[in-house]
Amino acid sequence: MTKDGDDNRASVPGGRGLRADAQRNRERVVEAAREVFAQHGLDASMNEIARRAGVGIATLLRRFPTRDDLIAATFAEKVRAYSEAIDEALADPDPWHGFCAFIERVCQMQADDRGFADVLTMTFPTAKALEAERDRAANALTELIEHAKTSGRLRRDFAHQDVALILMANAGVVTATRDAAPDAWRRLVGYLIQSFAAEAAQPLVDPPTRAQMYRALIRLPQTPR
Amino acid sequence: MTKDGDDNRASVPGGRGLRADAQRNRERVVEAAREVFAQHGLDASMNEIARRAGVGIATLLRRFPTRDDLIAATFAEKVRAYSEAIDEALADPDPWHGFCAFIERVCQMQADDRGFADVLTMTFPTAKALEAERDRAANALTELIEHAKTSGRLRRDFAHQDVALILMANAGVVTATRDAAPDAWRRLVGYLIQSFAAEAAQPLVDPPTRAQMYRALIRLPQTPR
DNA sequence: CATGAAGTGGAGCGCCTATTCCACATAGCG
DNA sequence: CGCTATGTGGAATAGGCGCTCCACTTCATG
Repeated sequence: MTKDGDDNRASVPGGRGLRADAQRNRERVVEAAREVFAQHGLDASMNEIARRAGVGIATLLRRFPTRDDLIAATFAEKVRAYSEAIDEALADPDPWHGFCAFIERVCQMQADDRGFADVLTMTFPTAKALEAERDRAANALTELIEHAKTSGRLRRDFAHQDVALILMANAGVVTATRDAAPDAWRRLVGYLIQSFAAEAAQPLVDPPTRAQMYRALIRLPQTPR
Repeated sequence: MTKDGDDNRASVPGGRGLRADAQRNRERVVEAAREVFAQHGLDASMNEIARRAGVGIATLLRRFPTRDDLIAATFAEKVRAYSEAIDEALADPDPWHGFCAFIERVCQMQADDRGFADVLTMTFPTAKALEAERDRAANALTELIEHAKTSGRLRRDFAHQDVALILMANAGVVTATRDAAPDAWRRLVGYLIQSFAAEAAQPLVDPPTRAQMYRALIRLPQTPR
């Protein structure tokens, strides 16, 4: 399962170059973090993650000095999957179908992973790799939207920022209903997609600017006191 | 501004029957709670509320033994305003216009008050008065929806539960964008309302059941570990 | 205006975080 | 095999929270 061929010593982000046992521990931590973040969200206790991983807190903290470091390592894969979902949508011969399928898919990902739902609605300026992938995804997304508009099925006033809006709205529904009504979000997304169809388009207030949305995404994980 | 005429001694929920100074302190606490909850949400620190009110923690805790008690006292007025907004919507000669205006108004209330946004997306079984008013509101809401459907403008498959869904979605947008893009929620609500129009109606997945939504509303303020 | 009831605030407790530090263990090279 | 850089875990620290307890203050009544 290890995808890195070279194992020369160097502090590469991925953790290559660690002593074999340290490398093993690192992976156990990330694995534990995946579970715990998925269940409890990004503000889960570091202690619990260490406990679940079967390592001391010090070990966790040494490998991931800040929470953001751990988050970045934990969700790198999923952010990649997110980004690939856009590529797949772009490959769909029917751009509108691709667009709708993408929206549903990413909302499903939010529903499945509480931590990931948060990751999608914030940025982590310190986590370079994560943000790079996100930028890549953002560009592909712009293209996807453009295609869907050109096909005539997506309303022309749909804005890139609206996608972030969907994710935030979906996150709200998902966090509230995860236990009691795990499919409730489908209803919301169903409504939204219908209103994105060009046929249904009625005048709308302007979207928030991109700059505004970007700033909205930088709020801290646990909203500040 | 005091709306209670009698001041006989009795432990009435409102706090009538307290010694004059105690009554004064009680009001300062509620006032402080209003501000702090609005800014920081329902899981704000009790200490901070006491500090802001200029009273000791003990005083706060004696008057409001549980957080829910304080929440109930703090938001009683706003829940009443919410319930009255439905009545006003019902009084609108154009039921569809009344319905839309109501949705926008309550979402605006969420945008204005972070604590209230939470109050609308949970129930407080212990806070009888609050819940009674909510039940009253729920009934009026059913009626409003029925009128709007009868007028032919609201799609027939719109469910009572969808309103809660809107509030949850809006809460998600509002908590994420409050600082950076305070009007972003209008865009979401704009989309949603368009999809509620009968003309635009396309088949939709079933809504969550009422029982499901009710259970979703009972989750704890700070989602449990 | 005196007195007892009512009300007060802060110190203290227990529990939970995150973060630092250091004596000890071990992988893996020579 | 033996030695050392590398890595480890838990104790210790510091700070936050809700909540309790009690010596003190203040109200308002006769």
